[in-house]
Amino acid sequence: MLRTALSALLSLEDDIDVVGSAGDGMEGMELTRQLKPDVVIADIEMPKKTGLELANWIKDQELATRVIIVTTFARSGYLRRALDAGVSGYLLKDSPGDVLPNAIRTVYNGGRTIDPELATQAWSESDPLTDRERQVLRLSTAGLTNSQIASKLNLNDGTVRNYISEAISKLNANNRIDAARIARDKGWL
Amino acid sequence: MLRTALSALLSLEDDIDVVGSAGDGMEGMELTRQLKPDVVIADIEMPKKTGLELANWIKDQELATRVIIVTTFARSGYLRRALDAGVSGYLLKDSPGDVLPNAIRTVYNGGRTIDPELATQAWSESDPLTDRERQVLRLSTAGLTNSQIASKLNLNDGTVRNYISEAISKLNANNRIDAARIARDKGWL
DNA sequence: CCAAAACAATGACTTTTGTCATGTTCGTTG
DNA sequence: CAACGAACATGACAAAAGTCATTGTTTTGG
Repeated sequence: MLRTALSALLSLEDDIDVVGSAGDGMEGMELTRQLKPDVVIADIEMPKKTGLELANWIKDQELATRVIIVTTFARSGYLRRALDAGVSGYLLKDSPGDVLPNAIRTVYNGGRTIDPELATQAWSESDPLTDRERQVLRLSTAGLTNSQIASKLNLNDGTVRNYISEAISKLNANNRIDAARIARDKGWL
Repeated sequence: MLRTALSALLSLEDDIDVVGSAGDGMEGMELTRQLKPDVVIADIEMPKKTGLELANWIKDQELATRVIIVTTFARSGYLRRALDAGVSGYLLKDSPGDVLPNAIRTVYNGGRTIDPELATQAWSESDPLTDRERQVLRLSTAGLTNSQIASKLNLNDGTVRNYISEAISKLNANNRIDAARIARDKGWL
């Protein structure tokens, strides 16, 4: 529905043509290859392939297509990963209606458009967690106990405790719940 | 942005007129009073006033205006509360693009449109939590400890433990995290 | 009005978490 | 090769979380 609505919005601009529309990331890749559009608008969290995977694929293929991410998530971690994937724009869905058409024009002319709020905070903090810490923290948010996590990862009960403890102190959190919340908010999970 | 896009989409239909557009729930109430539209489209989670509050207000004012909720959240609890608030439609944002215009027509003619998937599951389960249990659970997701929650609510430490314990057992959860997750998924939080 | 619920508290008890110190192994990098 | 940091493990201890039984006081619906 949103995709259709966004298409409708962009069709109203007479210097912008909507050449295609895809239901998931995989379709997005197919269509991009076939249509070679000037600009691709993608969300991050999509079925099949994420917007970040799509952007990386476009970068690897060395296509002239530029990518603008339009998403709900104001997470600096996402923005960072998006920039690593070579995207030209990163906008939030709750920005005003005229932002997207203007962003498309800017990007088409070789510029960049990053949501100003995010741009500032993104450069400051980076993910302090190791892979294991992240993994354990993610499982703990599903409501698993230490020993359940341990057996799922073939680890020792105490090892899991150590990782969670490390994560809690790295993130200045009160407990695992708090740690998971903080990490999620920053887009590190 | 989404609001603008949705307006654009609906403008393309020639039997539908978009008479107004509001940035938050409060504005939505103002505009509804002024314009007395046939149908109001609202999200649930909005700044200032939620879509449910808006729907309730419209019901209380005994306006002829019908309400369609369009939201991301496939939670049976939300649907239930929406129906209590007398809404005529409940759609998910990820349904196909032509669903909304059709829903508007149906609702305008006195009908109802509820997302079929949700409609089935909604009637089965109802929220077993009491107000206090819900409240305590909500605070625990912010990473607060029992005693922090207790002092915030002017309750005893053990009382908070009891409520959480009750919630955990009512929801068949492993622990508070699990309980909060389950409740959130059902829209009970 | 009466009976259920909801709300609130206490105490005793078990289990789970969280912290710390300490040690091993194994890649990476200077 | 030595140093380093990651991953993994143990054990011991303190602090929270979770369970249960019991006992009251308010609300509230039939």
